[in-house]
Amino acid sequence: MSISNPKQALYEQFAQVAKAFGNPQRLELVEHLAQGPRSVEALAAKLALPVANVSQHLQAMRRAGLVTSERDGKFVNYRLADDGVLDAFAAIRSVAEKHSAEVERVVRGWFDRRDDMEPISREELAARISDGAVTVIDVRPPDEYALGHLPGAINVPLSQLEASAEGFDPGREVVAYCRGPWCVMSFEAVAELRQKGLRARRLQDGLPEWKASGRIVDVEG
Amino acid sequence: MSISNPKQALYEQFAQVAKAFGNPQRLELVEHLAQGPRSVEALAAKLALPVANVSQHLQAMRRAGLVTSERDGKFVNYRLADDGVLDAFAAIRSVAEKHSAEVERVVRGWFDRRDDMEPISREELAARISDGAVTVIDVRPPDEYALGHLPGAINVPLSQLEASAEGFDPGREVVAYCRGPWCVMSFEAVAELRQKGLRARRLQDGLPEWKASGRIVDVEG
DNA sequence: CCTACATTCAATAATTATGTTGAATGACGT
DNA sequence: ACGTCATTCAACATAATTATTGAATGTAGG
Repeated sequence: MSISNPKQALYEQFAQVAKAFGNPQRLELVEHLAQGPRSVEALAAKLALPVANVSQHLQAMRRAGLVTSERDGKFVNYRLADDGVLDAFAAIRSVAEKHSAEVERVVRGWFDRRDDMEPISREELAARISDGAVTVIDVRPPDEYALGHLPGAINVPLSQLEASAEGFDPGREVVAYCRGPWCVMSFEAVAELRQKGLRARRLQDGLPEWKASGRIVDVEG
Repeated sequence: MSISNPKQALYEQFAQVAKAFGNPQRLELVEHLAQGPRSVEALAAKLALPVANVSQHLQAMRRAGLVTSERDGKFVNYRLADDGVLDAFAAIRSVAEKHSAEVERVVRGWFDRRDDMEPISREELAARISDGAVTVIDVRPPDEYALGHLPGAINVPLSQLEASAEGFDPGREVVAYCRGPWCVMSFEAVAELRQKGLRARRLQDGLPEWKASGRIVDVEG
C-alpha cells in the first residue's frame, strides 16, 4: 500500500491516529493517563499486563501523537499529548454509546446479580437527594467536576476512591455517576465500593443527560 | 482474546468504533458521506475503488455504528449515523494536525512546485480582502459555513466546485479555506481549480485559527 | 566498575485486517 | 419469466497487529 498522492497521505495520517485508539488496552491507558503522568511500570500494574507489552502500546501511541514521554531517573513518565486526545476519546465513546444496544447486552451479561447492578434513574435519585438519604459521588476528573455537577455531589476521582471510601457512612447508599450511560469509571467505582461492603449503585446516565433533562446543576463548590 | 469482564468488554466496544475510523479509505468515505447519503456505486466511483471493496468497508462501518443503510430500489444508500460521527472524525483529525510535523513533511514532498502550493498567510489574505483583489471560497459544508465564515467568503462545498468555478473571474486569484491547516478539502479545491486554469491558493489554516487570531467573522450571509 | 532495576528492542507465533476474484442475491423493467 | 444491474457474499492470498519471550540498553547508587 504505497502512498501515491498527498490526499491519500493525509488520510493515512488521520487513520494512524484512529488506529492508535483502536485497541482496548490502549484506551484503558488513555483513561489512566488522563489522571496524570504515569510510568510504564505503574501502568502495567494497573492493567495487569506485562511491562514489555505496555511499553509497546505506549510507543505506538507516541508515534501517533497521543502521548509524550520524558525520562525521570530510572523511570519514563508518559502523559497525554494534549486535551485533544481526551476530546477524541470522548467523541469515540459517544459514538459507541449511541450504538449501544450491543454494549448494553454485553454489560448485562456479565453482572451476575442483575438487579444489584441495575442503575438508579434520574427521577429516583432526585427524590432521594431531597430526602438526604444518599451520598452522591462524581467520579470524573476534577476539571470536569468544576464545570458542573449534581447538587450535593462530592468529587471522588477513581484514583482517590480507595482513600475516600473509608470516610463513607456504611448505612447510606452511595450513587456514583460519570460522563454518560456507559462511562467505565462509574462501573469501576461501584465495583470497588461493593468490594468494601458498601451499598453502591450507578446513576442510569451521566451529567450531560441530567443537565439536558432540565435539572439543577451545581458549579464549583 | 476472549472477553472476560465487563470493563474489558466496554473498552472493546469503544475500540471497535476507533478501528472503524482506522483506515484511510473509510475516512474518505466518511468525508463523502458527510455531504449526504450516497450509494455504494457512487462512493466507489469517487474513491476509484472496486465496488466490493467499498461495500465491505461500509459494512464494517455499519457494524461499528458509524453509518446506516437503506435500500432504495436497486441501490443501497448509506448515510452517517449521526453528527457524533463527524465530531469524532474532527477530533481525530485535530489530534493528527497537532502532531503534524510528519503530515507537513509528507504533503510538501508531494506537491512538485512547492512555491505554488505555499499557503497564503492570514495577514496577507486580510490585506488582499480589503483590496478586494481576491475571491475567497469556504469549501466546508453549508452548516459549518452558516455558523461563521471569513468576511466576503462564498460557500462552495466541494461537490459544487466544478459547477461554481465556471462563474469565477479568471483574472482574480481564488483562496480556498477549510477547517484547519491540513483539512483535505481545501487541498482538493485548489487542485481542482488549478486544473481549470485558475490561480488558486490555500489559506494557511482554517476558520478556527482565523477566529482565534481576533479577526472579523461573518455569520449567516 | 558492579549490581539492581526500569525500559526498550528483537524475534517469533497467533490473530486479525485487507484486497481480489467470481459467484450469489435482490430489485427493476420488459 | 427473463435479463440487467447494484450490492453482497464467500474464498483465498497477503499484509498488519498483537502478545510473548528473552536479551539489550540506560540510569542510579554503592
